[in-house]
Amino acid sequence: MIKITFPDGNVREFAKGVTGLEIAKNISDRLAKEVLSITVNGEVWDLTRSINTNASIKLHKWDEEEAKHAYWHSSAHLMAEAVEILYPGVKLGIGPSIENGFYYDIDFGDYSVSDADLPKIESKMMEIVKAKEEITRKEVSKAEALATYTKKGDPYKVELISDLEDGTITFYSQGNFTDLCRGPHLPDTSYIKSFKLLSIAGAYWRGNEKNKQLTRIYGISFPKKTLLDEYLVMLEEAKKRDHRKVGKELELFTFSQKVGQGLPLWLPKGAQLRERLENFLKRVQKKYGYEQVITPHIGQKELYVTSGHYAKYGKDSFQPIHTPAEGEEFLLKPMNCPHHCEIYKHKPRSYKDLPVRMAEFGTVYRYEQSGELHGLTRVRGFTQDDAHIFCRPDQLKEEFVKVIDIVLYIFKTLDFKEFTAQISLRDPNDKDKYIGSDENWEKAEQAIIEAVQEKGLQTTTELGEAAFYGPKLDFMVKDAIGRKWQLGTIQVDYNLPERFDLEYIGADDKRHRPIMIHRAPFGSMERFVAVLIEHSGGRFPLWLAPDQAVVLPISEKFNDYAKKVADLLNNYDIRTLIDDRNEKIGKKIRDNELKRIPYLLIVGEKEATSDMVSVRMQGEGDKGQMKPEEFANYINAEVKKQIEA
RNA sequence: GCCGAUGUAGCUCAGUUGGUCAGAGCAGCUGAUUUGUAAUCAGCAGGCCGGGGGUUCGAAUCCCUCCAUCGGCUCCA
Repeated sequence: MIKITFPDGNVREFAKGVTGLEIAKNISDRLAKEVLSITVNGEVWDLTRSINTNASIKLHKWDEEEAKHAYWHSSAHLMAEAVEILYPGVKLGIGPSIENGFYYDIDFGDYSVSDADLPKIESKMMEIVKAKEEITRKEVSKAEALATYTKKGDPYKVELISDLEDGTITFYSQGNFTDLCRGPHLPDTSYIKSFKLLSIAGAYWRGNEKNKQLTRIYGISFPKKTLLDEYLVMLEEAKKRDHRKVGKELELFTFSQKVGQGLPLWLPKGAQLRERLENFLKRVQKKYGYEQVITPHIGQKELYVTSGHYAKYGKDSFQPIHTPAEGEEFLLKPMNCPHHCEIYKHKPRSYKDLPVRMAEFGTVYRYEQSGELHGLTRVRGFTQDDAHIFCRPDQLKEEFVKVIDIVLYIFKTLDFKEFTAQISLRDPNDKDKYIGSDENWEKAEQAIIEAVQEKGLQTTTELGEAAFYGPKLDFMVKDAIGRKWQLGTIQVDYNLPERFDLEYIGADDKRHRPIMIHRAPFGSMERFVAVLIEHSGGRFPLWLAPDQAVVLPISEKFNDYAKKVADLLNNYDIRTLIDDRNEKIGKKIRDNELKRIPYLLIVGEKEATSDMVSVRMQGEGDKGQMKPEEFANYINAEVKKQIEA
């Protein structure tokens, strides 16, 4: 007998070799039906794997990650089995579970596969589900594993196995399908009730573009059809918030093939929105002691040779601009920092002058790969809410912390609750990718870690994600369909001050090197607005909305009164339009609701005679009547509340 | 850049196997209506069917190529 300890501390005895499924059944049949995986002494196992020693366990149902991952992992195998049957001779890469669903990377050889094949694969998967194939685990030696896949002729699995330690290798089988896999998996294929293959895409083997590109099929599965339906509806809903769609509907921005791909054109409403965000940040930064500067869009090539950007990105950038003068070359600026370094240098600096905080909404141009461009989130010309802080070593942490404060304040004001903070450090195994001394890197990384600890900020740490000149703290937010985008960024840089030979005179009357902090709380105006659109679905907070109110006369007879109301409100600095089209009120309401204007003010006979407006709030309907002045005061109070939040 | 898909009026989309297939709704313009909380009615105008080649008696439709967009991969100073 062995002792099994449950999460609540209860201990019960079972026969040696008992499985998770048997334990669940012992508790209740219902639990046995719902349980999907089990944690045994901290490791997630298959429900059918025998437990041979005393153990602490926890059974996992669908609502837990451990269950979902087993479920989706088995779904990936299910798909792979179907693919092997339908396309004999294909070679399998990897097929993991992911945050939402699963994928499998497959080398289809000579088959040409497209979305049109997905339904066929789905039907075959359904057959396998109905066949209720048992999923079994087998431990194999490395030699045995290698032999199996060498014989099968699957170079990808052979490569994977070569990197594994002997004694840790397992195969999972179902029907005639066997896969190298760590597991865990579901007991049999019939567990996978409802699934859909979502998309097909190329993916380089092991994520390296020098390797062969395999075909990746993404899918999702659920234990109930209703869950799948809900998920698909949710995806559809999310697509409605896509900033590219909303941006077009609300006339915020556009692109022109003639101007060039990845070069956004801000339409009047979008420009207003962006300007408001910029002014907001300028006000905040002023409080924090920043000074605005302005620099040109180009700079001599030599500037970027000095900064190191040319060596790193020169070949893959917009190429230099030549002038009639022999040998003269300018680059579109990909960064503002070199220009700012030159501003720093324009006069001698004393330790008493530091920190110098230089801010600029600087437009930069980067030649992003064409396949990378994506609405406003990834573009070739964009404006950073950039600033560079030049400080003494003893000021570094405090300055860093203050920048975190700005970022958090902005996120709070804009109601971004779900963001993640990521510390990006360099990859210690690949130091050639970076410039600067080990000592400086260590100091910089330490400064970030300490600042984050001081703020008690929840962070993740990624090795190898640092910029080539320094480590950074990034703030990431998800878009409507769950893709992560980096917004705010704070970077410590010991490198540029050295390259530009920046100095200050210390209290000791000696020359010292300042440290630079690069920071952009929004990241770029383009990307920030994109994410803001997706979070709000275009229903911007009152203080940001391009138009805050629209007056809707019931008929043309009341256009004069409507005009009077609109003028009054505009005098109160409330951005007010009139919809005096010759249309019925229902139509005007509908159209202006679709434009996401926060307040609709309806005026007709009743209002005109009593000097009132009927207030209708976006999405919430009729709010009753009030005096125009009363409405104006209410709106202004709301706006004030929002910005001071 | 790579893999796959898509590209028809400002927008959203129809156009069966190549042969009145250049269409609809919305938006726009004109007129009628003068309207009470999410679409009033009628008329008009609007497209080199992404660009360029080709196959064919004939191409929005088939083929090639380029461009752009979308989903991923890679990249992201």
